[in-house]
Amino acid sequence: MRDEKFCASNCSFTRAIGTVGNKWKPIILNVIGTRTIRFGQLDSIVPLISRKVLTEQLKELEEDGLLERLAYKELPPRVEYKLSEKGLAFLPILESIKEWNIKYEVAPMPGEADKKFRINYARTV
Amino acid sequence: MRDEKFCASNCSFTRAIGTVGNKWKPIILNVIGTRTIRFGQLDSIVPLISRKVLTEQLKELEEDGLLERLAYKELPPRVEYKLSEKGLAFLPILESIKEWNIKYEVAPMPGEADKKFRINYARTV
DNA sequence: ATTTGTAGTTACTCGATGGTAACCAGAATA
DNA sequence: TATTCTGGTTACCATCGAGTAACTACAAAT
Repeated sequence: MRDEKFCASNCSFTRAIGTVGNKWKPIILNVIGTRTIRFGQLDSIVPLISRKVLTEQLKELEEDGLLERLAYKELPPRVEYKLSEKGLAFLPILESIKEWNIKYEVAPMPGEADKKFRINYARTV
Repeated sequence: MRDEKFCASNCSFTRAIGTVGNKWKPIILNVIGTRTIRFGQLDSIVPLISRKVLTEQLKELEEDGLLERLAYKELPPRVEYKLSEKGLAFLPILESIKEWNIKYEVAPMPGEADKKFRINYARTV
């Protein structure tokens, strides 16, 4: 899910998009936020994600230094995830995306195409 | 390339990621910036994108209200794109992603795995 | 002795994604 | 007359992404 061509670009912005510019990573980072969370919790909180994809995304986020993984040598296993300094520094960006969408999102009313009748569902969180 | 399930979510943030959370849209928005630009220019400036995908992305950005498309009835045709108010309001977010990456990106040196020898290529733009 | 629980991994499969090349209009140019 | 120019669209095909189900380890509980 990381874009290797983008990550190999000589443009810093393109590399950034290559690492976090997919649909799952912003969602996962936002769900984790400032807390420490276990794999199973993430699996049940993040909507519609499969274990396989979640595992992949978490591994990449760790490799890219946004996430810290702490595995306890217990049985049954326990693994905790939390954002690194780099990951925490990304949270304000997610916040500004939220604010941007709340301000500008316009949803069409069901069955009504005319723009005059469009309403703003932005506050629906 | 838009994620329809995300766009149908009742969470504003998830919907936002559903519309701009892919690899091409941030790149395209960043390339356009504050200027007016023609299709052919975008096709040659945006690295590695195909006409087909570029067309799709531009269409979605227009549908989502980030982009304005102005087609002149000439032959050969001329079409100009520029960001809408909503699109322009997204640019500061892209800027903060750039700054974030410049501050935190760490690239491994080729052939050297030891973290002690990693250097920061962040200023390479 | 069997089930439960966690955090994954693996193999298999199907649908979506994305690239390529060909094609379009119709005026201007050679 | 043939070619060029622009901004696409279409069909075709290979690749990729992602979902599902089964499987792992081992301790504790039933």
